[in-house]
Amino acid sequence: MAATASDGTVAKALEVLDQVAAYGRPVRFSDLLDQSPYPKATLYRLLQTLVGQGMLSFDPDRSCYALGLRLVRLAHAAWQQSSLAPIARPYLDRLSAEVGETVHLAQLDHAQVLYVDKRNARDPIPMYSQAGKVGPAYCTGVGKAMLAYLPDNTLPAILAQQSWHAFTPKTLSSPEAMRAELDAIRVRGFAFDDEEHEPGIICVALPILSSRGGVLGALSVTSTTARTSLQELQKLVPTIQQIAQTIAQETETWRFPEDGATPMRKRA
Amino acid sequence: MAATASDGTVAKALEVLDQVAAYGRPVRFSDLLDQSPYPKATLYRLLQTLVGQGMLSFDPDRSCYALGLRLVRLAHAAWQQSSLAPIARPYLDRLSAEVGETVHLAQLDHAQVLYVDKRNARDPIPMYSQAGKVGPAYCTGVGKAMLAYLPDNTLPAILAQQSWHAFTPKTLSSPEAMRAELDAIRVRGFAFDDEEHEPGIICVALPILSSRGGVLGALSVTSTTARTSLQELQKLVPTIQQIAQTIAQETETWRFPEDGATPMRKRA
DNA sequence: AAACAAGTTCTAAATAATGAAACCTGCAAG
DNA sequence: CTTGCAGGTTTCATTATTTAGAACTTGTTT
Repeated sequence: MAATASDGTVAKALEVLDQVAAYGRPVRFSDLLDQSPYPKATLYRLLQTLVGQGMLSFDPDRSCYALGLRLVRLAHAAWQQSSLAPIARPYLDRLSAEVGETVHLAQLDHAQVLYVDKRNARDPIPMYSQAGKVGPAYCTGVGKAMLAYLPDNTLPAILAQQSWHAFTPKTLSSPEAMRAELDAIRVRGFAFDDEEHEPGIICVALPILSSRGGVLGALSVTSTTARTSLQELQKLVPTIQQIAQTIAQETETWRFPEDGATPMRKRA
Repeated sequence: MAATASDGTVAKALEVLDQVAAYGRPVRFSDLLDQSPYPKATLYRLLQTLVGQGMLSFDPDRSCYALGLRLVRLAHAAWQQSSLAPIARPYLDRLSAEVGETVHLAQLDHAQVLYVDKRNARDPIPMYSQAGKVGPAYCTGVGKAMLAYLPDNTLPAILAQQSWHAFTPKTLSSPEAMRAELDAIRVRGFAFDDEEHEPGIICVALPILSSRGGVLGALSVTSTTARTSLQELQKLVPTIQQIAQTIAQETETWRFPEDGATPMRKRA
């Protein structure tokens, strides 16, 4: 059940892939070996396979492994066929143009926030988030907006997985504090991030909910305390709300092209 | 040696992953089964493993498989640790701001062009390319710019893998025509795309070359025949050239942080 | 109600993964 | 030089996983 279960060879290979990813830079064989539970020969063969498959690349000059381009190809396909991101894209463009501030689209992945798309502010501000990056759920606007609408039976498990690290003095760093906050969010209908993750960074966030109340993702508009305030940002809620609803509707409506039509005979 | 070699279990699993990716939309089990060389039970288990690993997601309502979010996470890491893309990023921003037209950064992946980053024109034009997408090498500006500087011994293999499909009347669709074109590009120092891939779309492209002449990637500025001409675009060459060189230098200079320093003891 | 199609589980047999140990390097110290 | 050594690669008998035929469920069509 755990991710590190001895599921099979594929799991081991993917574990190695994650390890390389975690390094964040090209790695030599022995670096990996030190951290690996597998013996030399096994690790070696796993790496060979991954390189052979284009999931890793190997630089013979520096004898270093790095993540391969096949991943980028696959991820592009993943993004495209996810039901949310491609549909939301034009609306993000519109929202971005309208408000001129940083706009995020995020989904929940395991217990974390995955930023699936982003538009920079007209006058960009440096910050943590990036499309494809994951962030904490308990101290980001999008994260809290999604947590607030999770079904009661899944919420505890998710909360249990948060690190509750206090990034800033304002970070809510306990499940209890969070439950109160989530109640407030449900009453309000949207979430704030009041410098809970990065000092000076604030945002308003709204969940994207399916008609049956399921959490599809979240939208946020982010700025800085230097430029604006939560009061100001709150004025954008109706606009964001409107867009979140449109995206939700379209996501539910849009069945993939052809679906009942002649299912296209295979093999002539 | 071929990609479909019976390399092992990992290869099979990845093949299935590609298959799902190729569908471009959620797939049902039997759709995959029809196209799969594996028997029911085998395919079934492979899918289970991939879902368990988060490489695929499974929607029980529609009983459909789709690519999973773990891929997006991995790909982000891949992009970040590739030596080219993160370094080039600020320069793309600058180039984009300066010229106001669509800007591409591409690398060669197998025999194809992989767009690793992109900036839209101030007034965006609809076109094929997208970050993460692959495209043909023989009929795009970035593709030809890179082909022109490939070492003689690898070029033939790459050319042999092109489809030579004539997307437009202007597409160069034979290795012979291409060799002449590549000679011209080397003399000129940059490549054009004169509506060879999409009608009405033109561009100038320059390779990003390492100090030893290796092809690291390519940069292009793209527009439409309605808006400008190749003559006009050509005026941008010095600007692009300059940026391509800067990127190349920085890529070569930038060794990852710490490298000779105390290699950070593992395991206390 | 019967037939069917899609999806799931079981199993012995086949196959692929494993890892200890031996083997290459090239380099640095004696 | 030549010895020792660390990083990397290969071998091979052993072991564990994967395989795929067939039987079984379940839900849907005629």
